[in-house]
Amino acid sequence: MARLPVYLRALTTLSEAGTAVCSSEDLAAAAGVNSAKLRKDLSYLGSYGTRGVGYDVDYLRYQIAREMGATRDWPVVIVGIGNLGHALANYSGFRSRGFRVVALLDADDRRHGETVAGVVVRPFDDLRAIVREHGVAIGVIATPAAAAQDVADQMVDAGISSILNFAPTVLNVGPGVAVSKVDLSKELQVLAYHEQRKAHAQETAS
Amino acid sequence: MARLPVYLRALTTLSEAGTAVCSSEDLAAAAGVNSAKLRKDLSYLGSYGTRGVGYDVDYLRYQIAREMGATRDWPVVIVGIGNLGHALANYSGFRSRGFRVVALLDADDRRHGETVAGVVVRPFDDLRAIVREHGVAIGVIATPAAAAQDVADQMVDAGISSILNFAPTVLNVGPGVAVSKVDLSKELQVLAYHEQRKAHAQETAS
DNA sequence: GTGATTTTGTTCTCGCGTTCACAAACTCCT
DNA sequence: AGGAGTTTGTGAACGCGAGAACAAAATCAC
Repeated sequence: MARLPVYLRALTTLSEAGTAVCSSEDLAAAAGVNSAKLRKDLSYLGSYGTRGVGYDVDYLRYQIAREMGATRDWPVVIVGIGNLGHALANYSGFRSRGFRVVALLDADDRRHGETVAGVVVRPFDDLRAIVREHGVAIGVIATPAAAAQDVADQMVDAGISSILNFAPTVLNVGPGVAVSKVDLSKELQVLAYHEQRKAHAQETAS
Repeated sequence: MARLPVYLRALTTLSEAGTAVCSSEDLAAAAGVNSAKLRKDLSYLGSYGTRGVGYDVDYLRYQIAREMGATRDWPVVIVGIGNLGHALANYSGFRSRGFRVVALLDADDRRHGETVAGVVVRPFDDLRAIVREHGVAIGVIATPAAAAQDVADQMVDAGISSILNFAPTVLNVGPGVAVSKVDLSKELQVLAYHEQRKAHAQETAS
């Protein structure tokens, strides 16, 4: 489920606050969801709670982390070291959640050799070798839209089976490859849409 | 609707490719959705297509842009100039979609005066004055999680009614304020979850 | 001008996810 | 030990969005 990371984060926050046991109500409030939904999600993983008591924070945290594969280290490749790729390489949230950036790749040979966040930028052609060497399963695309599809194809060809795409394009990949898309400006546009609606509503109301 | 930006982007791509008229099938394929869904979404805005012909690309593009409020300029404030804030300030996708970064704010006074993407970093306390001066309705939070709620409160207090939150926290805001959340590592975690499932499935199959 | 064809706009049905509500189970107090 | 009070886990109803299917409308061929 897509909400597991949210629960995990909420549990970590609770744990750091010194909470040992929490009810589904508490955790649901911290995660921003309905408590029934939370209980159903958790029951899908197994019965890790105790009726009349609640959930052991650390125990549940470990169970969710295990289910999500967050107990192991995931090597990750980032392709495209522009502004976004730079920020992603430096983003501490990846490392703290078990993701290790093993390589930064860029097609522009003027960037090769440059060190970003302790990792050297290498040519895009090294992709296959890096994937094989580190057993990389997850790739991040932070290139311009025009290059994204080609990068994705070569990633799949090299053996990568999960892609996180920041380029504003729809990627066509074969079955068995998971693609997740994040579009930074889309979110802003949705907000602008709501603002527009609000403004329009006020206008017509007057 | 949240899919409007996707349609707009697909239309822009089609327009740049020289397409003057397109069917719902074409546009749906470009946007990566079902054609019936697309037609239903568009019909919600009005009847901008011609039966037997399709949609005029530029006309539809303008109509969607107008509906979304993308025809006007939206002033935006970014709070928190770390790695992420830096990348966001430099991100060209904002400017090209009608968003203008009018101010960069940070609580750390060592950053004040620094210029990022042509905009000077200013103290967080200037928020209220900036919002009033530029008529800012949209704020972006790129601070650490611990500071996010406080920043959000002050944003709302200053008159901002839409917040894009990159900090990994659930924000509590009053009614009438729209919050959109982007969690970069959450997406990676979802992908890792699927990888984990795949690996586990293979294991049990053997 | 009339029929064939294409494509939109809309209605209807289906399925999934969310939420409510309650029984089972555990703890605590007396 | 037994009852009162909590809290989980789950069965059932509700609602919403997605996709299929069809009617209305416009173009094209003859």
